[in-house]
Amino acid sequence: MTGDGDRGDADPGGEAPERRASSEVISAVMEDYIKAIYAIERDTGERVSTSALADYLDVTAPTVSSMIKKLAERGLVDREEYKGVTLTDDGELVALEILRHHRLLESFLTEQLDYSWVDVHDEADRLEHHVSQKLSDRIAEALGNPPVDPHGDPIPDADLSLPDAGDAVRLVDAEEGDRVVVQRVRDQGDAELRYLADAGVWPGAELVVVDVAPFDMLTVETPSAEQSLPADVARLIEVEPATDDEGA
Amino acid sequence: MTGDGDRGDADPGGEAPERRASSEVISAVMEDYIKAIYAIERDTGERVSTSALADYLDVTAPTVSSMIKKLAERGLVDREEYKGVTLTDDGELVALEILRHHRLLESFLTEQLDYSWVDVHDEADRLEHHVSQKLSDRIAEALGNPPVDPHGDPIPDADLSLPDAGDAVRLVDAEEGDRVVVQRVRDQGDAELRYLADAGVWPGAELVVVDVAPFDMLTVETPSAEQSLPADVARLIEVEPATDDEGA
DNA sequence: ACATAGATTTAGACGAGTCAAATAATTGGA
DNA sequence: TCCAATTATTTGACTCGTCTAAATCTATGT
Ligand SMILES: [Mn+2]
Ligand SMILES: [Mn+2]
Ligand SMILES: [Mn+2]
Ligand SMILES: [Mn+2]
Repeated sequence: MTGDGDRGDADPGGEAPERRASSEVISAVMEDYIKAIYAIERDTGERVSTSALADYLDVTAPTVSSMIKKLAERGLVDREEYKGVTLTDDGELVALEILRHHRLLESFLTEQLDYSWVDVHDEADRLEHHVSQKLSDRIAEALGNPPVDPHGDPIPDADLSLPDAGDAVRLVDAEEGDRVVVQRVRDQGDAELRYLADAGVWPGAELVVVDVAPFDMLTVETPSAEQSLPADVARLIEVEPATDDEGA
Repeated sequence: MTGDGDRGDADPGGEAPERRASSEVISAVMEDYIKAIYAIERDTGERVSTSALADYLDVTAPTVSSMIKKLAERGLVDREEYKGVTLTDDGELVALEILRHHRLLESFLTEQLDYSWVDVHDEADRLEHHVSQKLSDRIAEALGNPPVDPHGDPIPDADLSLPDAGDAVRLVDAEEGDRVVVQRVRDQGDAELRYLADAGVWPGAELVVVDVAPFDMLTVETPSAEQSLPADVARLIEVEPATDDEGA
């Protein structure tokens, strides 16, 4: 006999750990839409269009159209026909909760389970919807309540307030000769992250900007080598001036 | 800017980490049915009836009827009309894989995140479907490849073979005066587990059987007190003779 | 001012997973 | 042996998340 005794839990559309402002049931799919809206809104500063969401989530426009209608009914987004959506305060809370789960999971995977910071995203992206508040909090505790995840993204605290990032500068805007420390590597394709990891560019790394802007390229010197980065990539890397006490 | 950049991942019925014998897509719901079939089959030694599954999963008989048809088509169960199902070898592999995830998660939660063994089940029951092979293996490694989970249930190894349990005896079959160590507490309701935890009965605990069978009750002495347990509960506890070297 | 390109929504369909009601098979008593 | 009670299956319907094709709205440029 070896039955585990998984007492009744067929859960197609329903049993996730929910404890938010408005206690409606929010599916994993809805959570992903909300996260996407949050990200695009932060990124562009504008209302999020149907097509932007469709692109981001790799889904067709009609699918988005019907989903945002549902989100609007649930009070999670403000929707204006033909004008896209914005998150409501409730919606933003949902986004922050998922983001907290996501980033804590990423931190946990790198710090306790020896994952590389380039590999954590997909795993966290699945688990974020199924982790309870309690588990998130335990992870945070075990990690000493880290303020940022392995990419340098800020982690909302237990009450979902987001510590505001220091005054970071985009690497692409740095000047020749600047000595900087990487604060944050904004999310991008797997290949790009892997390239950066190989190049020695990751949160915490110290760089010297060697050469700027020939043909949309920027060259930096890492402790081990000199690297050229496309401006598109350098735009997604945030740095601060090296303060000269983060030696080895 | 604080977008996480969760690149496109709306995943309603689809993107779980799958790498099994027959590479069909197996949903979380299907996984739960398979786990249930495995548990009931182990438990009763007989073909699993539609109604047994319906009871176990808290779902109606027609729902089970259609689902087992699908599982049969996928080659995961042998179905005989009106006679219930058995797992095929493929189905058993799926069950063992999920069981591995489940039990490793339970172990991890208790050992690294300070969960009580009575609280781990629900969390593991959700996460088991969303954990990758890689993550399971990392957890196993971090834990030193434990042979059993916090309830004493054996954990299938990476190749999904199940270490066979020692020759355990049900506590209900012990005799007066026996000094035993609890090996395993079979799954049961939350309330029962909590009761046992309060009573000082958990895997590893040493008990002396004080009194047996008056009115379906059995009385044991724990290090701290004397406890009476209903036979129904004692039937689900497995023990081995104390070998006299598991002192403090 | 208005035609048209482009974005958005509507309409209709589908697979998954579920249910209630109706029907059919099995089984164990009489 | 045969019938009633139990169990299982079929049928038809519903929700969720998705799609394609068609209709409709918005915005742009002349
Ligand atoms: Mn996700
Ligand atoms: Mn991140
Ligand atoms: Mn489960
Ligand atoms: Mn267990």
